[in-house]
Amino acid sequence: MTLSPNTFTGEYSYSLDSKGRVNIPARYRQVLSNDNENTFMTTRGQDACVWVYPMIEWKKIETELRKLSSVSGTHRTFIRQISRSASPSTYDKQGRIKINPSLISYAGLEKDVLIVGVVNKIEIWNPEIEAEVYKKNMELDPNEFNELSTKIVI
Amino acid sequence: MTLSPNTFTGEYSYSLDSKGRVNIPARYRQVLSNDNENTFMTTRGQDACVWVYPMIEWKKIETELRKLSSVSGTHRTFIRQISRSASPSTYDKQGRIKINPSLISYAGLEKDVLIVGVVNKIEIWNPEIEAEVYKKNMELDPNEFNELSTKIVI
DNA sequence: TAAGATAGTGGGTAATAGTGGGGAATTTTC
DNA sequence: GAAAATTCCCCACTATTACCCACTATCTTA
Repeated sequence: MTLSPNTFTGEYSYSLDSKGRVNIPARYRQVLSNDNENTFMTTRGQDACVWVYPMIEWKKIETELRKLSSVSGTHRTFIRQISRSASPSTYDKQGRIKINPSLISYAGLEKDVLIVGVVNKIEIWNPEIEAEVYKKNMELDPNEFNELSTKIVI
Repeated sequence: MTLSPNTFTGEYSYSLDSKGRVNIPARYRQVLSNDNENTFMTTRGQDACVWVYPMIEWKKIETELRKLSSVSGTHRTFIRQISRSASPSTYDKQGRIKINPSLISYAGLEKDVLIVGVVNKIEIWNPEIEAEVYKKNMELDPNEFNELSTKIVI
C-alpha cells in the first residue's frame, strides 16, 4: 500500500545539532513528492513551534498572499508577518534541514526536539513546551471539540 | 529551482555602507528571473521603509497605475507618491544595489538595516523603526488578522 | 543470530557570501 | 576647460555556509 504523498503522521524524537540542523524522519522523506526537490519551507508556527512545509504546500500559501494588495495596511502587515519568518531549506545528503537561529529561538528549541507530523506539514517542538501546550489545551472548553465533530468525521 | 521566481521570504540583517549600497541577499538574487537583468526598482514604501521591486514585478505595478484614472485627486496623489521616488538600480558584482539619498532619508536608514522579503518585493528598514511599527500593528484589530489567517495559512 | 543495509549524528574543509575600500571613468560645476 | 565630485567597477579580506566523509545505532533479511 502506498502512502499519500506529502502527508505526514506520527512523532519522532530527534536532535538539533550545534549547527542548527535537524533530521527529517526517513519516512517523511519517502512520502515527499519529487516536485518538492527535497526542499521545505520553515516558518513560525501559530503555537511555539516551527512549521515545516513541503515546498509544494507552501506555494499554495504564497499564491494566496500574492492576491492581497499592499495598499491595505492590514494586508501589508499580514504578508510581512507570514513572510519574514519563512526560509527555505533543502535537506542534505544525510536528510537534514537547517533551522535558522531566529526560528530556533522563537520555538525555544534545544538539543532534543520533538517532530510531529500534522498531515500537510511537520511541526518541530521543544518537547517540554509541547507538553505544556498539550496540557493547557486539554483544559479548554470541550464545546469546541463538539463543534468540530460536526465538521469532521473520524 | 524549486523556489518561485521573483518571490522573496525571510529576513536578514545587513549593513548600508558609506556609499549608500546594500547587499541583496544571495538567496534573493538566486530566485531573480533573468529578464530582470539584475535590476530592481527602488521606491518609497507605504510604511517608513524602502520598497525594492524586481523590474518584472515593477512593470506589473506600472500597468496597474495606468489603469487608475488621473481624474480623481486621490488617485493622482497616490500615483505621484509611488512614481516620483522610483529609481532603478542594477546590482554590482558583489550583489549590492545603490539606494539614493532621498530614499535613505525617507526610510531613516542608518548603518544597520533590516531586509524583509514580502513575497513580491523586498523591504529595507531601519530596524528600530520596524520594531515600532510592528508594535503598533500588533495593537490593530486582531479579527481581521484571524480572518485572513484562517483563509490563507493552512 | 549474524551480516548487510539503512538511519541518525558529528565534525572538517572548500566554496560562497558579505563588507570595506581603491582607483579609473564619467559627470558636474565654476 | 580644469577641478571637484560622483559613479562604477574591481580587488581583497573575513565570516559563514554547504558539502562531504566518517562513525555509530538500528533495522532487515537470510
